[in-house]
Amino acid sequence: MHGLAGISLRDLGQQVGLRAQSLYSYFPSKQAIYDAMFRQGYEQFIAEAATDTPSDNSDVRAEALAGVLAFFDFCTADQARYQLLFQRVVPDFEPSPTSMAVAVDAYARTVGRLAVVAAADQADLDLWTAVVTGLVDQQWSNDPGGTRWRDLVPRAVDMLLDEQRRRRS
Amino acid sequence: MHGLAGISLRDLGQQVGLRAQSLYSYFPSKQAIYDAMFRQGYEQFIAEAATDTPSDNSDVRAEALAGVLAFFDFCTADQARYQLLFQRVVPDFEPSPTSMAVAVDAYARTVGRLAVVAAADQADLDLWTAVVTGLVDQQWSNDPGGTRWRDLVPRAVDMLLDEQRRRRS
DNA sequence: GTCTATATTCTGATAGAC
DNA sequence: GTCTATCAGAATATAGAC
Repeated sequence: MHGLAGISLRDLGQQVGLRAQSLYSYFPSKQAIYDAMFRQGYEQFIAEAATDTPSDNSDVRAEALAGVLAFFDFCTADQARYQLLFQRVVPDFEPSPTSMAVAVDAYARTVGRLAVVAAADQADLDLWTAVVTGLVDQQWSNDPGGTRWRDLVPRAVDMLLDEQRRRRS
Repeated sequence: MHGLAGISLRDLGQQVGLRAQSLYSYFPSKQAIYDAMFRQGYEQFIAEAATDTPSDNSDVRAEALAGVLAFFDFCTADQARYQLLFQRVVPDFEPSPTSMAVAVDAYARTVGRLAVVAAADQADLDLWTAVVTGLVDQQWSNDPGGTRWRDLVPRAVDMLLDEQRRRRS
């Protein structure tokens, strides 16, 4: 299977050079492993966003484009991570409150950044997330490793910015 | 598990009032069941698209909106079908040539309809598919059964049409 | 701290009674 | 045509040797 949902503890142990049973010295259950990966993924996301160029509002378009491209590349760098963090394909996995807090924090930071350059209300934001994750999903589904949908990111950002500018006037 | 990937033959048999073993009177393997569902799904898709109002080009915007809404509702009506037809979450499933031909036919029809009202080249089409499937995915992931992203479809269609009109001038 | 051995449960699939 | 009985393998997880 391609994707995170079909990875067994045997597979996972093999990738780290251990037998499946040895993983229980580090985690009490498979769900706990998912939870640690979930939390670590959002911590990576926050850490990576922090290295982006700070906002000085000089060029809204360039800033939005850079932010979306960074997010796109983060999502397409690791399919298992993307599925765990942003899709819902892992069987019966529910993040712990601690890990969920990290995810909420990451989401709030992203919303805050996007509010500066573009999105005003929840509907605006929902449209942005749909377009950007739609591009990511198509890239994974139909051209993994390529740039067919990544190349459309500038067009999509312009489209979204134009739509919102037109909407305010 | 939510979704198609985790459904066993026992689950599937129970939903149709049979034991898992009895399914083998109708299908030689689980993959064959997936294949039949895949083909039937695309046949439903083609049949439903055929009932839509024919294109007379009188109102491009209304026509595009109706088409996208119909597609959106088709995708959000049945999660298992959506995952099987448009996502890639089923373990090791590869459609048979016969079923794949139905899918290719359905795709060609959709492209043909969209070409009339909007998309001109492959990149245009890719942008449409990314936006529409992005809306569907967000609806399933974050508001299943609701209309939070469905309500954004008119905005998205206008946005795409405007972007393409502006691009041609 | 990692291993072997094992328990338990679930999976897809087959054989054969009726 | 659907059932019961059963198989072989893989899944998560535990116990205990070293």
